[in-house]
Amino acid sequence: MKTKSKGAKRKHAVHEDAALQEPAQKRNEPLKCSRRQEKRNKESSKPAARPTKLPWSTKDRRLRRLESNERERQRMHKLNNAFQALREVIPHVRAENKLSKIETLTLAKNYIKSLTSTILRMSNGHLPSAIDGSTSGSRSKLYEHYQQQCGEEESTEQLQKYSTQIHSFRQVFRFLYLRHCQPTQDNAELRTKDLTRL
DNA sequence: TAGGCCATCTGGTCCT
DNA sequence: AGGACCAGATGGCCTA
Repeated sequence: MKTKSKGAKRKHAVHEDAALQEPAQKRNEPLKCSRRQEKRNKESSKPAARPTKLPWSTKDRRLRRLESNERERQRMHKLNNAFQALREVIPHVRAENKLSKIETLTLAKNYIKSLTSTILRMSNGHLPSAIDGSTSGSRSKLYEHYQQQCGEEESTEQLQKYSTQIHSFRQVFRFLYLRHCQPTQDNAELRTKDLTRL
């Protein structure tokens, strides 16, 4: 969607030393904390859950807060790296603009559905018995789950069920790989490596 | 200028 | 106890 120059950003990118030395208000920080505090005070007449006397000095609390902020930044960076990795494996047409997070997730979901559909079409009733599931034969559990996923919004329970099929997916991939890729001397080693990864 | 997207801060809760 | 995770708040950047 948009490419951004991140250069001038992060006015909040707190200068840690300054943060340690000055209280938030002095540093002209927004009053969101006190607002939240007000809100909490209004909403609840219950006694505060926290003891009034905290074991940390103001300076220590501030230090711990800064450490938490740093960890949170690192966590978000990792999350963003994961989003970036996902963007790179999703085929899409907007090469010049970065996909937003919501677009990335939506496209990934559609891509998975599309791959699932392709697998089912290619396998065409020749799924391995472990996947086929059963004695009943013709309709695979994979197919049933796929129909469920396409037919309605995902509930948590269904997603959990679906995730348990991951192992089965691996078997499907192995099956299709072996079925459609004829071994040659050239690719034999590569295939072995690929299968190990699956 | 409004609205979308994002990074960061923050405090609460969960988990190990 | 302390770190991870989460969601709300805030403000900057960018585009239509």
